[in-house]
Amino acid sequence: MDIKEAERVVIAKPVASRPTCSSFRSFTELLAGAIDASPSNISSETAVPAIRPKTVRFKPTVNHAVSGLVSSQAEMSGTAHSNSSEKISKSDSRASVVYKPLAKVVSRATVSVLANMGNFNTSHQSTQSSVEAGVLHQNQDKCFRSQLSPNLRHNNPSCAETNQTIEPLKIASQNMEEDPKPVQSTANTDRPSYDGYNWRKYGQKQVKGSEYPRSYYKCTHPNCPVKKKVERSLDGQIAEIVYKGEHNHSKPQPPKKSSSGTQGLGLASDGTGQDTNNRLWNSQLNERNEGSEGRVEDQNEAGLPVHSYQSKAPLLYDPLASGGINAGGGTPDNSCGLSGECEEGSKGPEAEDYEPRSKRRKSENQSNEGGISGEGVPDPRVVVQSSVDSDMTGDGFRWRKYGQKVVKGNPYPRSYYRCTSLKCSVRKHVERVSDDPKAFITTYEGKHNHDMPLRNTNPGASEKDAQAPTSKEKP
DNA sequence: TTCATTTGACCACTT
DNA sequence: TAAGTGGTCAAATGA
Repeated sequence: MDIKEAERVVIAKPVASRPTCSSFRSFTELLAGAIDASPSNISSETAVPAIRPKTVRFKPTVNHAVSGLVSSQAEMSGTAHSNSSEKISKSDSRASVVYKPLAKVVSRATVSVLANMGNFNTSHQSTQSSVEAGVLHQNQDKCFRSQLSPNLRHNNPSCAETNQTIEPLKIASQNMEEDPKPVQSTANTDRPSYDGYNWRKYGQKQVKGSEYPRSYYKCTHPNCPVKKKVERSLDGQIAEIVYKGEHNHSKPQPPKKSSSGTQGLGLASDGTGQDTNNRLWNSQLNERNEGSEGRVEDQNEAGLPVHSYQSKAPLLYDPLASGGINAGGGTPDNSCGLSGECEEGSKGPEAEDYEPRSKRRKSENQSNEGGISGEGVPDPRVVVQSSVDSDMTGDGFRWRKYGQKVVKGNPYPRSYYRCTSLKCSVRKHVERVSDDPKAFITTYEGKHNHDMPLRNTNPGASEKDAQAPTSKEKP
């Protein structure tokens, strides 16, 4: 094992993904640099004490996967390393070192910049994560840089959306996802993720075809049915994050970061700012609460699908190629992220108290089935519809129903659909989750290996059966 | 003592 | 219908 690990380290070492931007500075550094370099308004601001990564010990998690992560992370961060990591490879000390970006006080400008990035990150989390791992690399550099540019803000949607995730995101995500411990040491062990929610790992498994284990996380909020699974690519980067379910609560109040609180999160995004978080968190909730706008907004939160469906961002899917992140998401969800509209609308933070973990398990389990109901129950139809490319199915793809079955724990039958595209193995199933016929959970599985069908192709034909009427097309 | 993580086992779904 | 795979549970472990 060790050997293997070592190998991985080596392999990962190239961390080619790092934006070639320039040197091998850490993201934070780059960011800082960008900010500094950025336009007067920003630069003028207090010389931001650049957010510098502080070294945080990476707790030696026994898990082999971690080791992989460590290496990758280290690489990613390209910075120092922790003691624990020593074992990984002394020679490769650099790689093994893990720096956790701890946020420091920064100017507003910085915050806003980061926030934006964070938004992207969070908002497209699922997409991003997937994307980042695979598709984006090539473009990362370009976009990445552009992102850092002054106009970063929403100007460069294409890049921003698609690429934001890039390195920074990776780092952030990794930290968040795989670096649970260091992240937060609060009494409540819930670990906030860059997506704004707290997750607890409840399982890990080696999946076929993947060198790295897949980790399963549950939202720690009581009764929140949302789960996510994190997969890693060969290089140890987060290759894919799949969210399942819909949060029935608002994002936990992000810690006041005004001071140095952020650091705890260790997220790039976090650090970036509450601003981001708040918005994101809130926005999500809002959307959710409002119930409706649909998927468009979903991903805002990093993948938090507003709708209780499982969204998986296809790695292989090339958003760019397909003309947009939307496609990239593979699922409609992403749409929002793309538009960036998701961020909007935020209701005041809704503070929610967390139940002690101990109780969570059961509640979660129980809630899984029906937890979605209630406020959070999304209208499936909406879900399908609102996506940007809602032509065919609302999610942009065409589906054919191939089965229906009553699954345990749900009195309502589940309908299974598969993408009608040849060679495409993507499937989804839709099931009711409550008496409300509109309360569905749509779960997507697999990755589309093709672009969305052209719009003119009879939309909805197959989809219709699949779900509700869609056809809300965008002008 | 508490709680998160790990991990083997079980269950459900897909083929 | 059986086998394979994925997802979840929950006891054990460690911090």
